[in-house]
Amino acid sequence: MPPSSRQKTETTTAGADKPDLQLGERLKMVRKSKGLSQRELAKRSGITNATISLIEQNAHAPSVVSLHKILTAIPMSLADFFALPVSTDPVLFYDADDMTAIVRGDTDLRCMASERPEKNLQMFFEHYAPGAGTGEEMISHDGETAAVVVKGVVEVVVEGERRRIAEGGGFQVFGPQPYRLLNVGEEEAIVACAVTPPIF
Amino acid sequence: MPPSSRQKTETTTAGADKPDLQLGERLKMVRKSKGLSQRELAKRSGITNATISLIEQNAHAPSVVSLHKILTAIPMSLADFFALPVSTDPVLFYDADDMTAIVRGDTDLRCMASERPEKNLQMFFEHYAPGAGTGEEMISHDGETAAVVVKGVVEVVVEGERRRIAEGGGFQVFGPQPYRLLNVGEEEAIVACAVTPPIF
DNA sequence: CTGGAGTGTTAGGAATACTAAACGGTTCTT
DNA sequence: AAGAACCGTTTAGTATTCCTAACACTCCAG
Repeated sequence: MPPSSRQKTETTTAGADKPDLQLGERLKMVRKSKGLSQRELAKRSGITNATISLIEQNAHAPSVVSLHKILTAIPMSLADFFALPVSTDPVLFYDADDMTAIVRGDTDLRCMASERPEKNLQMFFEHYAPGAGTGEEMISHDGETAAVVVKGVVEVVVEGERRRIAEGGGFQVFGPQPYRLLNVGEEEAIVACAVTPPIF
Repeated sequence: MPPSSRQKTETTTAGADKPDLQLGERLKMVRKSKGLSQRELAKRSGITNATISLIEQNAHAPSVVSLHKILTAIPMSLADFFALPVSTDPVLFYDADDMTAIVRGDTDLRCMASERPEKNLQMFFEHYAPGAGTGEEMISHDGETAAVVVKGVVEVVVEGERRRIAEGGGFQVFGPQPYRLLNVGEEEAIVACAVTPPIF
């Protein structure tokens, strides 16, 4: 399931000399993924920024309640926090099967790095059956989108404008403008779509 | 998905005065589910039994590393620990859809309380298509099994003995003797099977 | 009854997580 | 430049956790 990486397994069964929970890495990751500074998170959680700094450096092993307070301000559950795959690899490789699949009716979205919340960019590989699309309601998020039509013909509706885009074409949305996409061709449409910041 | 219960939701989003992580309940639950005493767990984890006692009484909020050491000796991951649904309800009710389903080929096992690791008894509701069974290899576990055939005819092999059991009949295994079950009838067979200690 | 081995639960010191306040750094504004 | 506003880091002192050691209890053997 996880992509190929050089990450070592974390689940130890017994007798770990150095626990190496990577608490610091985990916290730093989730904090940055929310765009929070240590001080901002400190203010929200009631824990001082000094403590947060030390935790992130693995200089202190926080108590569970402190960690809970911090995560509550994120917000994130303890279970999710410890379930996070902490990989510091700056690059990951994905086979087709490694992609996280989101199947919704006749559309098949596959995306990478859904397990890396600190990412700033998310890439989708989308397959639309004839007549399928992003659904009735428009898609909108605070960020930017760029897409290339790899195969087929799709219709994109943005800001009241309706455009047909064929193989090799694409579109880019520079703000939170809602948009909609529909496969108007006779064959399957394939779209490569990039989004920042990530939505999954 | 979860069964009907009177349990309150645990995921707080912000500003919890009393965290109420139910750390003590959680730890006590998992410890007892493994049949360990505080002292035994202390010896394995390197944490003293005094600390474990205080944690279970919620008198101390342990550090993450301490909790990790304890859980490592269980063994259990931190993620699983905090993902545990801590329900102190002494009784839970399950609709058919609430049961955890284990589908393996033509056999359909449904069991209750898979989310309650402290249980001592597990009940299965098993559906076998004609010709289906528990598989080639014998089933064996340290415990006891009792089953009633609700519908159809099954063949049970225990200790070299081969017996046909029809509707209304049953069998009971009093030790770790491996056994095997097969639906030899023309119709679907339904078996209600109880196991102690639980295997899921 | 008495000792022994088991259970879980409390007391005082040693270790350390946490806070408050300072320090060094960058990036703007004035 | 100076100053403000932000960032992350580090240092004393307080408030915890944690450990060692005892306590109280049950069960079973002798």
